[in-house]
Amino acid sequence: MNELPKTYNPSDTESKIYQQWENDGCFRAEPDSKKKPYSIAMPPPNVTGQLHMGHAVDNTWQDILIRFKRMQGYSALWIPGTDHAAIATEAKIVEQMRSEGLTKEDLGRDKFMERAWAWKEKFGNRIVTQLRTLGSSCDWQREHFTMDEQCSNAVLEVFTKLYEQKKIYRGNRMVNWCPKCCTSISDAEVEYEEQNGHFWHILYKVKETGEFLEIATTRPETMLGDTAVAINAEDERYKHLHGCHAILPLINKEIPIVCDEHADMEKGTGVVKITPAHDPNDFEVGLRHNLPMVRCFTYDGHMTGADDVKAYNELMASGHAAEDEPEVLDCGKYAGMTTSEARKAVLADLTELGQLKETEDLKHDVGTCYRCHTTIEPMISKQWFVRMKSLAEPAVQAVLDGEIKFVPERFTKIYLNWMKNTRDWCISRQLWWGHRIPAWYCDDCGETNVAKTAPCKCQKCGSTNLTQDPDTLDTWFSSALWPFSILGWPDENSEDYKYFYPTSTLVTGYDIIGFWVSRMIFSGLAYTGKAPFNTVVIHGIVRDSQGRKMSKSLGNGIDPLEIIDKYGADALRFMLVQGSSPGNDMRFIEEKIVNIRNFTNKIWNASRFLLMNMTIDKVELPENLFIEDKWILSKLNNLIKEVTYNMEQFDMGVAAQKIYDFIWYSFCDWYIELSKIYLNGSDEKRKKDVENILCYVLTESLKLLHPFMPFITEEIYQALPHEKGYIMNQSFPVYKDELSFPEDEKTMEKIMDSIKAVRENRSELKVPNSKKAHITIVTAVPEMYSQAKDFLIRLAGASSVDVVTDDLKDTQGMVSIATADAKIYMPLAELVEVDKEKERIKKELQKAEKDLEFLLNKLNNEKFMSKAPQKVIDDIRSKEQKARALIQNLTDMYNSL
RNA sequence: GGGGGUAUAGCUCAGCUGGGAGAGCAUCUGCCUUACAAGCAGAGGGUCAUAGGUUCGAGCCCUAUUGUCCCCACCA
Repeated sequence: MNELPKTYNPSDTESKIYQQWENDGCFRAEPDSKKKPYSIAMPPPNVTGQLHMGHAVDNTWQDILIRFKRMQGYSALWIPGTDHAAIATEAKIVEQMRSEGLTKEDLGRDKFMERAWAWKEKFGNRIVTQLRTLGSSCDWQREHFTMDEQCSNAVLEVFTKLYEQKKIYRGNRMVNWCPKCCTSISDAEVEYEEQNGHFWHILYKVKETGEFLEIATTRPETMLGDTAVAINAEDERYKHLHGCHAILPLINKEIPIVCDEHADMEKGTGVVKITPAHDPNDFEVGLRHNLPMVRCFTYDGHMTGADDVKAYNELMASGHAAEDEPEVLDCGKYAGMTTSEARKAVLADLTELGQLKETEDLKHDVGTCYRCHTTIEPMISKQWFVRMKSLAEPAVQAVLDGEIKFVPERFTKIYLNWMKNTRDWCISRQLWWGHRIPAWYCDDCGETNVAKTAPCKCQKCGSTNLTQDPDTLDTWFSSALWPFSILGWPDENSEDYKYFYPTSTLVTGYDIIGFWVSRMIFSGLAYTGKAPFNTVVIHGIVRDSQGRKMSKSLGNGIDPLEIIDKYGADALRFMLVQGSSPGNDMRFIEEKIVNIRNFTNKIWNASRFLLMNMTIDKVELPENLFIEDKWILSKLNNLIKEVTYNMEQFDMGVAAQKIYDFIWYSFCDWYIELSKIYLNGSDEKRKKDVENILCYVLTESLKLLHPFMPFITEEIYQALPHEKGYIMNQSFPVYKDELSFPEDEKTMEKIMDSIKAVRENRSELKVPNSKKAHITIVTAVPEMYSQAKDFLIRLAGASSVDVVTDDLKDTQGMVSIATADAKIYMPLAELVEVDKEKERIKKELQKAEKDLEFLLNKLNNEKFMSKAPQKVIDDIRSKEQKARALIQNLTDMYNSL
């Protein structure tokens, strides 16, 4: 590090350092009875995904926490892993196959799975490599995958257990069906998008009276599956129709008119068509009135036809069909059309019949698939469900009891709202990539056999003709078990599980509270008896510079890897937390990261400066401390206290900002500058002392900064005199009483004020830096300013300094500067005009008097004096003293001119 | 239809438990002062959305209003 370049180049060091850490097992954590456990389960990214800004924020937060806790002496374990991401991955593979002209069915299940695993092997490493470039200090030896053996075991355990407890069931129910992905999805996976649609008013003839009922619908193609028309029992307009029938147009089918609360008298005409097989509300109505359920869509988004009816009939004839199997309609001329084609055709035919009364424009929310954004078709379909009620209750309670805490707290409400309103969870997916449902159906008696491994014979009839359920489980089913499955559960005696579970902190974005956080909570409580983590830290999402969500379709995504390449991982990490607060979104602004890059460079150069002057090989704080030493050490000490507190409160942004300010504005701008006095001086003892202090302060600052900027801090630490080992394994700095010097801090700040005042005046008068001036300080506390002579020479353009107690007799041609404790004079006759000088001092005087007035107002306020805390009053008093002294000094100066 | 976030300097945002408003960028001025021009020293710039309230004291707490963003909800 002797011939360091002037600018820090992160790409040279980052990969090298990461390699060293990993090779030396620095990320490894073991159960250790001498230490307290701290653990984080990484939200597993999609196995074939690529690192994006969301991952970057998420993992930066986690790495900061884990490094912080590790340095604090915890046995800190961060378990990484990846998620099989069923729909997303399967869609990619299917797409790849399509380019080869193949379909899933062409390949068959086994061959498809081979391909899928190959795909996983090929791309699965990409994301974990990318996580490394970010500096993530996770224990890679414990890396997991949601479909690995350990996680799959947990899935089987939970499924079979829930089945035994009857908390899982299979049935024909209304589900959200994605016709493109050809699978059911859960309620949580439906995204509503506002779309421009229409309201079509269709006329249904009443058989008994011959009148026409006007019925509005947004989905006319579903009318083929109508099995009733509903009116409200209270509706006076239709009382005469109770018990009557309507004739379904197009297919001239007679359907009953039923009275149901679902028909809202206030809305539209008060008459609703009922399609139990294709609408969630109508499904409920159908159950209440025991209406037939007639399915008229195929599962791939077409109208049903003769073939579908034939298949239905065969199923019914087999004797194994469920009682609630919905009927299938032959849609006749519409059969085989896509639903949107059918819509057009139906509308055209209705128009021709004169039964389409009106078409109205309408904006409404349409459910779409969260993966492919295809419009969701509600369908009756036979699926597996988890009964949520009994699982949700403890999950609500645990949060209400404070067993699990959300940061920021407001997300508690969002969570509770989700958990309280959740409906049964549809967990089966018509996909192949995932955990196959461990249920085998008996071909002979129809019995469902649920077991962890394939049973040899039917438990009911003993038949060996068993067929496994073709479906797989929702990805989130395995994710829900993540915090304990990766620690060895269901083996409750596993060392990791015993020591590290429950995990400590979960870090994630607010967008998956419903998908994931809630499900982990109820799962953890139900299966392990414990909340899976005690704190949930929610961060916002990173938006583009215009505040838009980053998305593929907008093409406004910013690749974290490119940013790392350009500015370094440290800069990216720091930028992602500094100036942001938990739960709030942030914008990615390039200028901001440039600033942080400059900050890394600042640190680099400060270190370079130290090393250039370094003659010591170990650091020891000297006995004899000067005022500026005490100042910087005391400031550092306070910083340690505050940063620790902020980090424990998860206020990483505040902590980062404080470290930044200290390093740049206290250490670099002041202490290093002052140290040059001694480093260039002749006092060898003092020189060594200052080297020690410089090195001490820098090292401690680096430790504070390390969780945020792991690479540069390690790189510099290695070059500085240090104990053996890595900075990442050092203890986090702690507050030390013996390094607290509040009085000296104040004194030093007074001296600094005088320096600033001189600089300010020189700057206003445009005195060039090269022009030095003799400075005379008139003060009642000469011993204080005597220590500052060299400071003024170094930092305030002084050629020499006199400190005196008696006022100058003649201040002609002098620039006069006042602070509360001193009058400072600089002979700069050629630059000074008496009038202007008087004017300037007068202005300052007025300002000081206004200040005093403000303070006196408070001190004269009896209520303030009686109610304000003593500390505040003392503070105001001392400010009053200061203001009075300043006014006195200014007045003296004014008068002497 | 419910719920929540947010509103602070020209721009992007901090402001921790209420005690005389901060940073970065941008602008202006002066400096290549031997760690750093990715830098140094200074300056200008804010009735902290509006109206009430609580308090000795409000950017912060309460109420209402407005703008904006998000989440949830079966609206045919």
